[in-house]
Amino acid sequence: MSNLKVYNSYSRQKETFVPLTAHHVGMYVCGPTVSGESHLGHARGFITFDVIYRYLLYLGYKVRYVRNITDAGHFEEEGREAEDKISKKAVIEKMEPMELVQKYSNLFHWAMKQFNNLDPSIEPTATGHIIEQIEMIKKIIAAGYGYAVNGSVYFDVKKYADHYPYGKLSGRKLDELLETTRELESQEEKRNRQDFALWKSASPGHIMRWNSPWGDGFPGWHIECSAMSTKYLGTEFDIHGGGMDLMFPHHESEIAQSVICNHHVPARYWLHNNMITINGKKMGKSYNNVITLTDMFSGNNPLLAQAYHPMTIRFFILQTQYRSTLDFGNEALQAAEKGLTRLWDAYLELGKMTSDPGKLINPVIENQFNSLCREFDDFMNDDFNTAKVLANMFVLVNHINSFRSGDLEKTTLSPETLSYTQTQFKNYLEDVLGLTNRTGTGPDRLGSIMDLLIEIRREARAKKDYQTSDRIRKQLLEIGILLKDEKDGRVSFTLE
RNA sequence: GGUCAUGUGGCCGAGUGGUGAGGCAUAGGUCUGCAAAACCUUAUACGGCGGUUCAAUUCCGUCCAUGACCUCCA
Repeated sequence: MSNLKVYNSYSRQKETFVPLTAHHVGMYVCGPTVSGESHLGHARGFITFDVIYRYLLYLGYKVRYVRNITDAGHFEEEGREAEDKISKKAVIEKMEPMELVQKYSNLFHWAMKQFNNLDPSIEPTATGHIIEQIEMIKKIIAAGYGYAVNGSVYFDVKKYADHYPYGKLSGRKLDELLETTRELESQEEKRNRQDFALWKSASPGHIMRWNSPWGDGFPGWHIECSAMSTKYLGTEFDIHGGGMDLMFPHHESEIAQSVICNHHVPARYWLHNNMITINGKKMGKSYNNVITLTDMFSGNNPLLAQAYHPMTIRFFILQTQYRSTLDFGNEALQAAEKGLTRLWDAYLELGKMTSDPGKLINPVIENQFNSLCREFDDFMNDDFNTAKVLANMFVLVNHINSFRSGDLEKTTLSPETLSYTQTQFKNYLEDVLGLTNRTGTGPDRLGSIMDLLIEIRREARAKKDYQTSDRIRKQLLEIGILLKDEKDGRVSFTLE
């Protein structure tokens, strides 16, 4: 049994994580709506839950990680002409809705790969589960909590709130909602303003439509997650994740639907990642401050000073706790870029380190290494505090470099400590945090060429032919390769 | 307007009732043919005002500011 504690939005406190079934975890995370390109904000959520998934695996759990693809589209705005997002955009781009879905699904998957996110165990689509959604709506109606009007079906929130704690997750009270819910045209169909749609009748021109007991239409925007999470994880599962902005009404509605159908709040632990902000404002379409992931990778956006490698972005995101907001800024991204390079270089150095029997073992340093590494576990167990793990790593980076060219030159690590450090670094840096070498793998051929150039330069320098040696370094720099003369006489290089 | 968050040094950010997380930047130094890297040193940071306390950035109150949700939203 691990000592993992997670912050549960549902109880508003950190709780010890105890899975429903020993050694197994069921986790559902709200996935992307593939009506457009994912942006930096989306990436944060998916990277956050990827690390959570990875950590659960690292702890030895068998995890079923379900992340949906929303491809059925929801209505643009309740009460306006029922027009789902996906079909609307398709008309603009003159594409079939499913063509659009395919395009953005592919792009999404490509971006997830760039970030080194693991694939979920199951990635169900909303359109592939229309039947399950209809069945669920039928059950809700049969239970007396749904009602059909003009081909649409609504959830009776007021009735639900009379019997169950509606609004517990988001901290909302029905009375307040009554006062603040906006006046919208189609409200007259609903019994109460705060009722939400389970099924929407499709107007004749609507492209995406399915037959149902209530006529042609499409599912409401909360029912898909309820239907798919129930299907693949059961009526009650362990973790439900998503962005904080989904708490209300999305997750609140999911809870209501599941309580009626399955007699359970669907998940025991509700985890929510915070937003990425840009100049203090949430990144989002409505604010017109979106930086898409392809923009991030290419630097092609007025807000970007340069392109950023996916790993830089991943590292940037993991340097903060997932429940805090994270403010975008070029300066911060550039800092992350440099920090990651230093971290990775030291990690490679650590891999090459050996315990030197001829040198002294410093007990203070031994202790530091051991406790800093051991704390990785504690920090992750404390609601996935990746920021603190990385902070400890950097303290170790400093020491690792010191063994080579600093204060610790005359000392060594014991074989046990060295091996433990190497293992912990590998496990956490690569497996849990999911970071990879930015320069990519296998610079083998390049390595050979570099060896040659380095050798020529070495000979030139030996002859004090600095004109040649500088020319080699200068011209390599021009094509993005930086040579470094290490203190111990070796020459290393890094790719920009 | 309602509800809930947040406010940390040039930037991004951890965190804690009492010993200055960490990254980047800055300044000085070591090393070096030069450069880079690395290492050493380098900040009297916790929105304002009260209160509790031996002690508050950390708890409480209040004010100010910003943001999120209340509508699609990671």
